[in-house]
Amino acid sequence: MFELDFRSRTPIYEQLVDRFKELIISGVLKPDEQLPPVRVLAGELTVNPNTVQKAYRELEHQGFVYSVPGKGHFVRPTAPSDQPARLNRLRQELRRVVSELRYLGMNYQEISSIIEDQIFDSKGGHPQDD
Amino acid sequence: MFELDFRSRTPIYEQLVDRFKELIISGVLKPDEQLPPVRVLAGELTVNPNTVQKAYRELEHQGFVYSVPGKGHFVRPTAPSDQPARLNRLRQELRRVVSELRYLGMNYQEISSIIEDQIFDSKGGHPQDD
Amino acid sequence: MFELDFRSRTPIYEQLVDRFKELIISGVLKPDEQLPPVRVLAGELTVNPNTVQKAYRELEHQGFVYSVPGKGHFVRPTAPSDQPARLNRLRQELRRVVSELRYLGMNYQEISSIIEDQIFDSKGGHPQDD
Amino acid sequence: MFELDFRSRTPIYEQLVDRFKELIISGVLKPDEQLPPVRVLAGELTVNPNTVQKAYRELEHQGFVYSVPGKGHFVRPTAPSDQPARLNRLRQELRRVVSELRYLGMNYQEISSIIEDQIFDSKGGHPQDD
DNA sequence: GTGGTCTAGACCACA
DNA sequence: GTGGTCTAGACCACT
Repeated sequence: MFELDFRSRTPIYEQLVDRFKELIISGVLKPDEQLPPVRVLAGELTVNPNTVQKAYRELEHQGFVYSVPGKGHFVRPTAPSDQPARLNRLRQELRRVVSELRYLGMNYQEISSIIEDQIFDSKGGHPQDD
Repeated sequence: MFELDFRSRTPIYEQLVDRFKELIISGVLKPDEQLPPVRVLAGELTVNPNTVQKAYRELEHQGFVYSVPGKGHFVRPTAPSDQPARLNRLRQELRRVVSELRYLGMNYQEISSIIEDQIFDSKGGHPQDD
Repeated sequence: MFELDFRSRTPIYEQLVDRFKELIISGVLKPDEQLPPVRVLAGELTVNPNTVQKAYRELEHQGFVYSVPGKGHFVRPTAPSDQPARLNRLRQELRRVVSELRYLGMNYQEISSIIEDQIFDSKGGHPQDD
Repeated sequence: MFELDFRSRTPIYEQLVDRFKELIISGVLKPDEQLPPVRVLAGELTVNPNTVQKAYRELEHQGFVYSVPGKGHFVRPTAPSDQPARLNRLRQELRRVVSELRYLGMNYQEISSIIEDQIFDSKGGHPQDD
């Protein structure tokens, strides 16, 4: 379920954040569904509970989940919006990645197909307006 | 010219690496053009020369510049190629960014146009065959 | 264990890199085995931690080790491959060394036996198919 | 004749030393033949005379040429011998290079053929006892 | 004057 | 306690 790469130089908690974001975006985790309790998940992944805690806090900060004290963490039903700062950062990142891929020899065709695949896949979970 | 964010969690030397990669990819820095001397740039940015040195060394490792001791650092004329590992990492990153942009409400049209702009712009500097 | 030559013109960090490469190639350091922590090794060798850090970073760049922040540096289990540039450099170096040995009077027999020994020894650690 | 790589990180004077050693070993430069005068060579290569001077001094130090004050530098007719220190260093280097080539996937066959080619080529110039 | 190396010492992030 | 970053400042090699 969670394929953590302990060898990776990206911190564990960040891998968790990314993974959960994927699950939420793709619709595997439904709106208002509860995330695994911190201790449970920590136990299953054999990581420090603090690490999971930190991941959940970050998800909350980014607007993907909300927390109910004493209850747990839950998937926020509506996609976070009106986050111009984050959007700008992502736009910037998109430009950076594309231009570097381009520079390293990948052609427009390949880049486009990756993007289309990505969008197509995510459509299954969260249908969105286009 | 170089807008460093000293508060950012991404290291200064990495910000420098990213910025220089943009400048090289976009063709603002021409092949074999000299980069600012380590001490000079360090002075202008009010960072330690070691930090700039580290950035230049990283650029060298990634194949974007070459260094001639006693002379300076220069833009490598040919783009690095045959770097499957780096390509994979970038592909992965592309997927992540696209899916998150999608989730935050950006539609396919907008994403596509960003990519096309990016590819079009980069063509001015480093023409590439497709 | 580590015989550093502080008078040598080859930098300390590079001597460390070479030594570790030998240890990894010969199989003395097993896959996923941890390297000595930066500070510890620095202490034992009475060099600055930054110097060891630099060596480890270089080994990482060359694909011999991986680093997990907060955990340590570890031997990468799979040998780096697809590095045509490095292979060419080594081929060139091999030619240079052989021709100079030849000139200084060493005959074919001796050179061959060194090579066979070397290949035989390395087989013990990292078995390879031919 | 002299293909200097000003981009290389190996110093110019060292490239000169290596190149002259090749020429002497391969017999292109005959015993007692005069090397190009410092200023002439410097002019042709558009490098600083000091750089050529330094290369010649190094060649002298390594026993490949001798200098006649006021006359110039000449190829030493007999190969330098009884240099156990240098021999050991080269032996060591040979082992290092071979084991790394081996580790990077080159097989015994390829390595052997490189060595045989090298020895065969150098035979034309300086016939030696085997 | 250029890059390269090294030291000493500090602070932060992560587990 | 681990690696990672950064500063300040010194010294060397090369041109």
